Amino acid sequence: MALSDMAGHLIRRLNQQSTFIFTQRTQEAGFDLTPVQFAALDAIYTHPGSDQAFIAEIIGYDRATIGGVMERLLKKGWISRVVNAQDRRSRELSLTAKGNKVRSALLPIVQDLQKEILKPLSSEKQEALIKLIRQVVLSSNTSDTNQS
Amino acid sequence: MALSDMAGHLIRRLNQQSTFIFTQRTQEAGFDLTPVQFAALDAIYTHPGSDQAFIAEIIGYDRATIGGVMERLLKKGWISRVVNAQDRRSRELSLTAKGNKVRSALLPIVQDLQKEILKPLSSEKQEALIKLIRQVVLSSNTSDTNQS
DNA sequence: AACAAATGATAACTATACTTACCAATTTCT
DNA sequence: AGAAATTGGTAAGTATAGTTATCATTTGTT
Repeated sequence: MALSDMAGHLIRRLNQQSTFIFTQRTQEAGFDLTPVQFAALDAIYTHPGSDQAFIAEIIGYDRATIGGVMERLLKKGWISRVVNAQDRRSRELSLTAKGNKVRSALLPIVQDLQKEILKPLSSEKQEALIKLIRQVVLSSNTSDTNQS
Repeated sequence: MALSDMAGHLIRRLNQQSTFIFTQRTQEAGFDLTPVQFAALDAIYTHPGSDQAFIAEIIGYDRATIGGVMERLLKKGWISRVVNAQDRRSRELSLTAKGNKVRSALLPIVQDLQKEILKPLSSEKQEALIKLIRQVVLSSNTSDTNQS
């Protein structure tokens, strides 16, 4: 089997292309952020007051990496980080007014660019691909041995 | 649309899982390398005497990133890098005997682990997924607007 | 109450992955 | 032949993405 036909290699290339389109489209719209920063922003919007560990878990992230992401979001003034009164180890995350505005402005752009990532496929095939990937990602989370 | 249903986010998570399985399985076999290092090793094996820019192009890589990868492969003694006599800007890459041995030993392991990446899917669905991803990756290369 | 275990977060380290800028060598153009 | 453009490669900088180690705080056990 050739390298170019291996799942892992194809997945890496697909991710490269996907990231590229994200960066391109959001920059065109006047924003400067990475896919992970948007994911974090959205997760904090959906779960305000959560701590870093929980946000990391939601978006499938390492605890060590999320710290740096949060720092960059803080520096941009998009989130606030307050030490929890009950548990002084943890920090409660929430969006600032500015962060909320940025997320709202970005949402339609990000949703739009999803189609572009899979542009070479018909909408039926796009749906099929997303469904298959979701199945892999979700069932690997629960780490069972089911096949379907 | 929720973040967890967006193509870009799913692709990123899939790539994370894929990389994790690669690292795990190759480490169990006693090797210490990254997916990209294997891709480079394989590309040099297939195209001995090529320069860095060409190897980068084959595996879908940035010119700036490939330099670091090559340095690590050099340090491991798996490749050799010789200045081209005709064009003294470029360096000809080839596998050392050790590099050849490592690649041969790794190949069946890497091929095996591909199935594991897509383990949650039946073999038919695995094939379908790979076919769809390949279509996206390849036609984005040629950057046309075809849909099929 | 005292000690052990678990948890939230950071620090240090390594390896992608990209950008821009730059250097050196080679081609191309005129 | 000489200037301009191209090409191969590196350097510096930023941002993931992970590992292991460490610290502080909290929780659980006895």
